[in-house]
Amino acid sequence: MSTRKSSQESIRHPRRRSRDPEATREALLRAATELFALHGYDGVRVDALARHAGVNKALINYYFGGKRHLYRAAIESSFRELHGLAEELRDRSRSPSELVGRFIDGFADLAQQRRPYFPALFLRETLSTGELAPEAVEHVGSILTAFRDVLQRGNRQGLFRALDPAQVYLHLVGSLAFFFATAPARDRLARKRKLPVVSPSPDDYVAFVRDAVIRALAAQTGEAK
Amino acid sequence: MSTRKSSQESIRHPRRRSRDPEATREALLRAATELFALHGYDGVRVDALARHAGVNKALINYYFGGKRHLYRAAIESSFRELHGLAEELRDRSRSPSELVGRFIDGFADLAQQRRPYFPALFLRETLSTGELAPEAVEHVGSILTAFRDVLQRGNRQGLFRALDPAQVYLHLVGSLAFFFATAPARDRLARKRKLPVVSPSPDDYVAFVRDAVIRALAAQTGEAK
DNA sequence: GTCTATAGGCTGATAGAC
DNA sequence: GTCTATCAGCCTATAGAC
Repeated sequence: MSTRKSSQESIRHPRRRSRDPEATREALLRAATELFALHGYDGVRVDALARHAGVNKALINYYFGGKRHLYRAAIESSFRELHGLAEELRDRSRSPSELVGRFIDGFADLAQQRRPYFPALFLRETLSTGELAPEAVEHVGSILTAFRDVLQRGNRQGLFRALDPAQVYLHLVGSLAFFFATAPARDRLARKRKLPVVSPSPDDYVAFVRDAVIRALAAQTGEAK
Repeated sequence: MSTRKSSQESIRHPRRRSRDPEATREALLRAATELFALHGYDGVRVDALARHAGVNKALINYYFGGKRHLYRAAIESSFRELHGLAEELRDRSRSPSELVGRFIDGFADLAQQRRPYFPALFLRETLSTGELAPEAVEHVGSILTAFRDVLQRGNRQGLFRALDPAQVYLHLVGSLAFFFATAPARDRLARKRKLPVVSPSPDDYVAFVRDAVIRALAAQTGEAK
């Protein structure tokens, strides 16, 4: 009994190097983005966060000042990626149809490559009943403005019907965010053959959405192309 | 100090009538549906559940056997409503286009009238990383089968293009679920004028989605009408 | 069936050694 | 900067009175 205890006590976790605080911060932010996206704010324990980041849990307080602040940081960092999408929409050298198509591709690329946890994090944050982070709202607003301008330009050029940009935006983003955020659950079900259809591939789905949105916008058949 | 204490101790909550256990059960189920939809499973405390239902918290265990079981009951009860949507899709006396339109209206009606917390509950459950409730999967599967048949019939009749029914279904349900689940947050932002556009009304949005989906399905312009 | 009181475990945060 | 030890509060579940 006492033998066992003393042998356990002799186990010392190797103390991490004090250098490279930026790496510690990054690791925590990365772990937070993933875990909060997967389980939601209340579903994540600070112990899990620290373990997942390979870092001592006291460092969450040291670097971020607590679980809540770490969550906000993850939200901010993720929504900041939306900035690039808004920028692209402002490229006046491209046709409105092309810009809409590129926006859809850009969102899909974000969801598949750069920020695989963004759709789920985005959905959970939007579902949340508290106040949305102001930075998040700002980025969304900037996209909405640019998107509206593209649709108006398309309409002035006779390519697009006069539609409510907010409706088109919600339709498009809702469809894509839902698709990517629920992909893991859907694939799990499909693998177990619990569904009567096959789960669409991301590329096929994105192509379909692109086509559907262009059709919805088109003033006449083929014209928005 | 002691005076205050004794006066507090004298407060007795009126004991609820023992009769009508069904009402107690119902109240708990109702509160569970609402609170779990708003805050997620981990975000709800059993005290809040009981208080919201106007019931003693020990009754959660008495009637449902614990928080987890109450959650499952709320999920089951909500997803059961999907049954009616699947039924409607099987009505062969209506045209495929009409059935798709009615399905969209049916979903919107569910979200606005009968089950206002369904979209959020549905999204949260689908985002969840654990196993989805088997009953929920079954109802979704039944809708998917019926939906696929409608699209196939439309295609055979030369009205619809040959599209992947799973893609169309995800597009449509994702868009609608997202719209209704995020409506509270969106309206809150719109009220504070934090957004550069107006928040679309549910009816307008549903009409837009109906139009967009019919356009996406149509073999040729106007033909799917 | 309903209620109170409480057990027993977990959680986020921090003091202080290194 | 990193780590251990620990606290105070909170949370679900239940025993037992009514």
